[in-house]
Amino acid sequence: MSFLSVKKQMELVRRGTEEIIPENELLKKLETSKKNNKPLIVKLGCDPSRPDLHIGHGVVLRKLRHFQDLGHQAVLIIGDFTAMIGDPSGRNKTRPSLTLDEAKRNAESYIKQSKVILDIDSLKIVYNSEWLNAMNFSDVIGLTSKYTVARMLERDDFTKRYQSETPISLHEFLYPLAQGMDSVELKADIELGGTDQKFNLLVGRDLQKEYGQNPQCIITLPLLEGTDGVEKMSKTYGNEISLLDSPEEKYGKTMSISDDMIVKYFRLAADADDDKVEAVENILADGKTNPRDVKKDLGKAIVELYHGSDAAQTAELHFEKVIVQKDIPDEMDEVKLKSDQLLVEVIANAGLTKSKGEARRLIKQNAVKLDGEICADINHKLSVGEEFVIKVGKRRFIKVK
RNA sequence: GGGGAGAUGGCCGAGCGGUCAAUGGCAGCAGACUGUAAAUCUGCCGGCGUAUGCCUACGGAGGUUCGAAUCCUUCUCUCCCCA
Repeated sequence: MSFLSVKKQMELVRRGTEEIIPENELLKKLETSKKNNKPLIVKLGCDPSRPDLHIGHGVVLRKLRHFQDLGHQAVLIIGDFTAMIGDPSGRNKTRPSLTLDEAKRNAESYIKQSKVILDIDSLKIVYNSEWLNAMNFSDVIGLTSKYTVARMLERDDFTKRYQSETPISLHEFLYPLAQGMDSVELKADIELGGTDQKFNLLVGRDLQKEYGQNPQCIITLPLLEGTDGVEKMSKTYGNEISLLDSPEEKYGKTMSISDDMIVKYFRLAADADDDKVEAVENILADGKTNPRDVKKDLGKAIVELYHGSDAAQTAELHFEKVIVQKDIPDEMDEVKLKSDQLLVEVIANAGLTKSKGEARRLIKQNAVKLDGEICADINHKLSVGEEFVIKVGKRRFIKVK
């Protein structure tokens, strides 16, 4: 295959990135690659400490996909070994570490989910336990001798934790080194990561130099804030739009982001090109259009990206009906009553609330409706044979038969 | 090795013998308002019970006491200072 011109390639590569370090080296690599018709090795490490991916992960996976589209060799490194360390990047706490087995299981789910973004056929998948697990203690000592404590402490989260007197375990220093070894092992040309990965990526560069390799360029991508618009998207904060979310959920969650996140979401979550982003900026700036309508566009674009345009259409209709017109959805889970039961019990048993106490509270707060009628009686009983749609809060529904 | 401080609900952080299911703040949930949101206001915010109430919970284990998150012993963990 022949590569696009370096200029063209750079257009796509630059899209949505935060930093390219150093850019001139990347240009050189692209030129050489084109001249020799040899794809660059583009590395992305994934942390299989959690099985679920969200559209925040999608940002960097999408960038890897861009490189695939340009004809380069994408390599997904499953950090099964490093998961045993638990990367503390961007956190103020030590992360729980996983066993190799747990990591492997999560990784499988991870790969399955990445398929919606990556071209799985041309993707090279490797597990870093393969080489890291093979290192012995003297290898590790040799590796650690290449970095100093002062440099390690430069890393933002280490600095913070050190200053705020929260514990830092020694083994956490090994994480960046281990990740760097991955680059050495792969002879990576480029490594991708979120901005919180910058330090680790740079360590990879340094280590490659130590091992006499041509050091990788690093490309960082902005971290996508979650639906709250403040915290980085993460399951921990409960602000994520998961890849496994249904089209309806993805659409609905997108609609709930704050207005000032719209442009960023277009760029990072909907993979919009510069023209589209500019168009959106203009529309928002002129003040004539209701931002809600722009957000509807966004919601559809995101759902379309992951589920196709039919699903996007359906998701929008569903939203209009359920949320805007406060109607009930066409489809919902059903439960069958075996005997007369308290409403409270039915709600809690169906999992609409965590406990009966919560169900009671919601009823008292006028948040529960039976067939559209507010039910404020916590002693309300449902009889067998009656058919009801129970609505709890704004978006929890169940049909009782 | 020596000395000091500390461990409280999802998080931060008060409490320092009874009135503590534990002040505040954040997060979350619901209602009102909206553009679906954000902001704002109001309510809720361990479990079970309609409820007086009961159970579980202030790092772990013992103990003192009529009564302990609060006192004592011990264990585990963390931080700081000195060497």
